[in-house]
Amino acid sequence: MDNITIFDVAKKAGVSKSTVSRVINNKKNVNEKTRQKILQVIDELDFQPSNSARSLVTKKTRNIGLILPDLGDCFFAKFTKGAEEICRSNNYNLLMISSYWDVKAEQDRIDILHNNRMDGLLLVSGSSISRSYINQLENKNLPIVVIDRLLPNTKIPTVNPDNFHGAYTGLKHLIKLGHEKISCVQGPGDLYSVQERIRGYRTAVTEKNPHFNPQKYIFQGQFDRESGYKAARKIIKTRPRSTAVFFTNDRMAVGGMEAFKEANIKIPEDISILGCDDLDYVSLLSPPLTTLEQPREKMGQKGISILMDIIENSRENKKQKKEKDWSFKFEMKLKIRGSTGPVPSR
Amino acid sequence: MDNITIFDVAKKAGVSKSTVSRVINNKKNVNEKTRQKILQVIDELDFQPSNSARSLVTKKTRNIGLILPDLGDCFFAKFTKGAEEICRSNNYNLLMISSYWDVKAEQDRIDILHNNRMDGLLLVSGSSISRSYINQLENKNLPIVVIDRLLPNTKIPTVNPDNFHGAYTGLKHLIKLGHEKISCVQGPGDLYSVQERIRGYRTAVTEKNPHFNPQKYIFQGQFDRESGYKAARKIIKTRPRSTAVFFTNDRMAVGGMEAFKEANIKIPEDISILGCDDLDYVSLLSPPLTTLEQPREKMGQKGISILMDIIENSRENKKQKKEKDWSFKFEMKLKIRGSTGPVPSR
DNA sequence: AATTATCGTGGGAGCGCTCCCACAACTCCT
DNA sequence: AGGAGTTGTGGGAGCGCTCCCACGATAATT
Repeated sequence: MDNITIFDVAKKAGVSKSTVSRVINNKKNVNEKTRQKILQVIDELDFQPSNSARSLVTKKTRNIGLILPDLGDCFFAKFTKGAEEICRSNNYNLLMISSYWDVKAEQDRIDILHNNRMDGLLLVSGSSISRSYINQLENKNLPIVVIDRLLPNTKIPTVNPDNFHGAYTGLKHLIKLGHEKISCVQGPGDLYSVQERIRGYRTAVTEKNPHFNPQKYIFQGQFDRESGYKAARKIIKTRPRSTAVFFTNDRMAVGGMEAFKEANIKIPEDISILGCDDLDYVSLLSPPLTTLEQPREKMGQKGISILMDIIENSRENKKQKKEKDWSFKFEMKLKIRGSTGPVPSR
Repeated sequence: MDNITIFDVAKKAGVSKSTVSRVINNKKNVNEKTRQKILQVIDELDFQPSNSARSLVTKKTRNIGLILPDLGDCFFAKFTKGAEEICRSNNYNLLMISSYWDVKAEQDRIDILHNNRMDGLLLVSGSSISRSYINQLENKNLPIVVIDRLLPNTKIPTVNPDNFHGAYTGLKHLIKLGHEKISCVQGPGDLYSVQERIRGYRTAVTEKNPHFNPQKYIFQGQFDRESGYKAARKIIKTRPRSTAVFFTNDRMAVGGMEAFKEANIKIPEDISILGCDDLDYVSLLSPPLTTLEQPREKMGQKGISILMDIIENSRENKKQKKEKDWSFKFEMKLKIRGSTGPVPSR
């Protein structure tokens, strides 16, 4: 069946395997006529060079690994999509694997993929990354790009949304609507993205109003719906109650909205809600959620592009190894929808 | 760096590469002491056998390809997740690729993966599959399992939800609530799943009421939100208006709900809505959507399990090649939520 | 005209493994 | 005691490719 090898092509075309190899690898020093002839034979025989044999000698597999916390999660699916697109157009394969939010599992997965001789890894980490972990990654001698995390003092490229400016912009919108007592529900505090969003919040709310103490208005959440609901319950009990809440992700915002509805607090008449992420469906809620869009698909694309650059680059000129500082930020766009409105006139 | 080969292990352990090979492949006829010694050396050297070299001789890559219409779509992400789980636990890698709902692209992708020497393919097809296409698949000499499509007269295993009984059950629920004039919004008519759901609808609504003419109550949709909205607009104009609508997927149901809300028709007081699929978020809508759950994650798992069976089986005994009829149906569970209620008392 | 560079090509080694066969050393029957 | 099995081991071929080197034929340079 699939036994047509470079040899069969060579024989049928009346040349040596070396010449065929030159043709399939687009090398020069091949007579144009010979090239055409070989191309024709390749087509006739439907010849496909064996990846295994190729990789065995070149040490390149043209496989990229993608690790993310949960393949089934809509939030991550967008990264996946963007990543796959770029891989496909560069003739790379994309291999995916879930880490289930577990640092240990994540490291296992990295090893698995490394052992499977991936050419590079795109890591969407489910947790904060420790210094020792970073070192480990750096020592693997394997191109890695990390999405949605900040890695201080490292040459590992990262791709992030501009969480600070995003949050800042969102908060400015609320402030412009007249809100002053704005609460904030934060996610897991060890996450870089959360820290930046909180910083954006703090900066915006204290800018014109230095007497405002954000500390009193920050509530703890865990990025899931349940914790958003609970935080909202707390906010409801707090006096004086806020007129707006910034949830540091959409999932919590959804939980929060449920709590407010339950308590018969009208959105946005009594309270404005600002989310973050722009999940697929939040525009379908009632009211549709105002939120900050994270360009996840583009981030996935960018991650792979960087990886390609590194791989191709190290292939070309191993000597110079110009380790650029590759660290990208993507703008978060404010999507104004129905969940935010003017501050209630008391 | 990664240059430790089976030879290095052999040398350090004082045996031949053959013996090491036997150990890493769990073959018998190896002295227990030698095995232990080799295992220890493997560990010390952190030796990982090269997949490329292995595949080159065994013709097996331990890679499975997954083709689906859109990696970024929540609906499909669940299949992905289930598939990856089983692959992982069997030490197979999962390679994913989007076909973007295009039959031509789908076939291209199949070729790509075939050429990349996948051991098997899981295909979540974005469209109906023609006879010639099926023949093509069968001739590829490549284990393939198809999800969410019926392939008549073929040995290609399929995994499907039980669309007929699902729809039937859902409709029975509406009927029990007193509804008689129940409309139905169908999706692309060439899809097997749609045909079955419609069949379930027809069976249920005519069972006790032979005078009911379902044909007048079936509206065309395209599985997207927009077409659900449009279909609902038509239903609103129709006299006498239905008291319940079965949308053959959730996306259309969402669009429909928007149209009804806009027209000030209350759900479920004035009209009951039944969806199909149970997308992640439909329980968050107002009111939460009653729908039929499709166990997509389990279907993904099952698909891969079948694939594993076929692969392992053809590996073991090529002679008998017992082509079982592998065709699985999964129950669709009715999720009763807020969008369905008793028929309005006029 | 003699030397050197360039082009087009073939041959061979080697990538790291698996798998078949050979062979020695035992054990076990009759 | 002698043939037949069993167990443990090593050696060699070969999987399908790439890449280096050699070599003849032209073309360009002095």
